[in-house]
Amino acid sequence: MTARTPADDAPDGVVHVDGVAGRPQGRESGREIPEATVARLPIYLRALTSLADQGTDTCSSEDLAAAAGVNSAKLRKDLSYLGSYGTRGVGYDVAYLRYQIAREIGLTQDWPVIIVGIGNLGHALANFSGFRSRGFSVVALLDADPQRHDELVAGLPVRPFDDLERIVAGQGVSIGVIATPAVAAQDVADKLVACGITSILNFAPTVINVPDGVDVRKVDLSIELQILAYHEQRKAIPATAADGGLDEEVTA
Amino acid sequence: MTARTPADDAPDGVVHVDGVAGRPQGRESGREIPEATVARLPIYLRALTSLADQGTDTCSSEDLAAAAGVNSAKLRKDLSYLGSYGTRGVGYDVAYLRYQIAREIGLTQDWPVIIVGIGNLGHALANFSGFRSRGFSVVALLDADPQRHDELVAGLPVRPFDDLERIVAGQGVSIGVIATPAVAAQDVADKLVACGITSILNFAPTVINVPDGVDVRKVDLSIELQILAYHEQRKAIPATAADGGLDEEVTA
DNA sequence: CGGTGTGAAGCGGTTCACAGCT
DNA sequence: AGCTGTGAACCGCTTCACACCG
Repeated sequence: MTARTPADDAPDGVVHVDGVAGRPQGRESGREIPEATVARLPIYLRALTSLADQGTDTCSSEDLAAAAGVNSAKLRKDLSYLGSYGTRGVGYDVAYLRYQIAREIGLTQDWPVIIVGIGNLGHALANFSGFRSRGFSVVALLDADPQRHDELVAGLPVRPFDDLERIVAGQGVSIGVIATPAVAAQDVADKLVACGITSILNFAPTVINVPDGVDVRKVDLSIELQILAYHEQRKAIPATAADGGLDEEVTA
Repeated sequence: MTARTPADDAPDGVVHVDGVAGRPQGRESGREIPEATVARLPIYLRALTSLADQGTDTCSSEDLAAAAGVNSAKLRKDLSYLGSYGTRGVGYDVAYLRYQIAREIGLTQDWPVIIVGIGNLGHALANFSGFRSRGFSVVALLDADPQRHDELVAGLPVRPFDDLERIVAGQGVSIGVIATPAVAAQDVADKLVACGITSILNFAPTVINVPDGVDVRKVDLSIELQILAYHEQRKAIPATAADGGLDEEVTA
């Protein structure tokens, strides 16, 4: 929840088990999963897919953690929020765990997505195969520029932005991607929200404001580079004021 | 530091002031800035640029926080790590603060960057104007596919991957962008590191391993969508097993 | 015995609330 | 009087270490 939602830490009150009591595994329906954990589930999913592809059918938390680039304690803690899907002394069944994570994220269904702003980046996103292969399908491309209309991009015609409402309603779209220039982003976001979109992935280099209940995630290319630059700059300083050590040559 | 660096929380030991004592403002050279703060500095920088463009020359922490999409307490705390660049009872001088942040991030110099993998995404990145305008210049485009060599993208010829070492050494490049397919990413990363690159921005949907001292940041498009899907799925559940409420229809 | 699942400790970041400067 | 700068409380995430189970 990027859009200010400290409100959803509502206590569950009586956690009513949603089936027969004494289930061996699985998680009660309403349990809260920490945001940091949610952000890693897709990584585990990918790692599991990779393991499955190379023929592994069982793995330890250590194995999976290595494949996902985290430490095993964190991995086990994360998985424990979903339920007990491992076997003590053995490990995890790759296919089974993979399914459970996919279900938790909501990838057992297909999510229709629209992309607004078909410039260089919009093109690349429309052609990105990783979306479709992970349960998302790009159902429409929109652009305000009439010159681009009906041009085919990744097999889809670019449509006028005014078609937004019809498309969203007709296809039941709840996720929108903004790949417009910064100046247009807030306006586009407002219209997406007005049409009923409740999740936005924003590539425009600007902060967008949305009402409560709408999630925004942003991907900002130049910010990532700036963060790297900060660290890079510090590396460049000969002996970064660390612990004494070699400051004999300071005056050299 | 994405690449496991709990090692760099080395204590500063004696913090030797780098000039005359009793400076009115400014920060001793070696002070640690929290990673979370570093990640927000580029946002503040952008907000300040935006304020400057619209003619504002002074702003309060409240104003700037609103423009950056954070709360003012966090903003003031963040800025306090840099030094005391505001005036109590007045606020911040936009141009001055902007310069100080830019200097802190290391944007007073220009950073040469190379992009490896000139597919759809690589194209978009090469053409992305936000890099150049923020102190980065793309100095070379590399691709393993001979068919693409010498093709002009954003005014630069695509060069064979084997030219890597010559380019990095010749241009003093320390930041590399990976926009290759996942299978190639680890191999490319290894070669970048071998040539002396110490910061990597990875767009390939895979975990890459690098030695200590090398920073990696990743941008993963489908992971962002998956995180949105998780929250979207939960919104869809009528009354998310919150506090009792309407579970009459459970058996319906 | 081996590896999962988890309470408890530790740590970093956020928020609060106010002292202190202009 | 107003707004910054900051100690202190608070909160959530990570790490540790081990009980527990197959």
